[in-house]
Amino acid sequence: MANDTFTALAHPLRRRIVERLSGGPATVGEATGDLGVSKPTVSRHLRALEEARVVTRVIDGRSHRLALRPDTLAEASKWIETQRTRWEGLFDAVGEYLQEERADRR
Amino acid sequence: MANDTFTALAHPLRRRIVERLSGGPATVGEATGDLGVSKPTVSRHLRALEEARVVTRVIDGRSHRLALRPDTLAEASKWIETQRTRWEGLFDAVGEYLQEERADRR
DNA sequence: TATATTGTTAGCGAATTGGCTAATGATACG
DNA sequence: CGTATCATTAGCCAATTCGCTAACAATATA
Repeated sequence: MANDTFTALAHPLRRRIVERLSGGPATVGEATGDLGVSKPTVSRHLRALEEARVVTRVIDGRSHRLALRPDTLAEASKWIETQRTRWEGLFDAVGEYLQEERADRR
Repeated sequence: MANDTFTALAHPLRRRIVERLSGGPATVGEATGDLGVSKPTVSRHLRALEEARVVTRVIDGRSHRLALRPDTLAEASKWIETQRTRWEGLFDAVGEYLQEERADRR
């Protein structure tokens, strides 16, 4: 479930936010800091990340503390690795002909 | 480079195509098969995947052979894992307080 | 050369996305 | 209570995305 993790990570700004949060939790204001966009915009992106379960929000008074959800990130990278290793597995099984194609891919 | 890998993977249909291709190369027609959309639509998605370097295309006469690019997939999953492990690393370093937050995230 | 096969391009509309500013909510603090 | 602070909501507009059908391009085959 929650497979629009990739949709959440598709936007460059949201990836920058994730990179920011990987260094520790932050408030909306802190996350907005150096991104060069307005706070409502960041708020919107954080909501998208939250709905995709890439981040969690803990509301403490008037400040919101945003944090990454490693479980969701793990799911996403696992999906990718599943596809990649399945593909790679083809070569282990077959050999010659496919190995050439592999070289083609530069 | 090629960081819109996530944009490429954001679309459900494109993920299905990737899953299909992880089982081996396929032509446009083969990829279209059971997806329930028109061939021009699949053609378009394949082009998107190609531009994002998620797949390569080898044209052989009138049929195009599409194949996954494991290198691009590896880059993407690596980015995710970098963020995730950086986040996880915070807990190894700190402890108590953050451990509680960790439990909150269910 | 005529026809079939494989795929792309063109062009259309509906829907979604992403940014902004202005206004609103809600909590903290003097 | 009044004001500042942290954040979301509302509403607008431009741009992009996604699907379709119809038409075209290119290669194979009879």
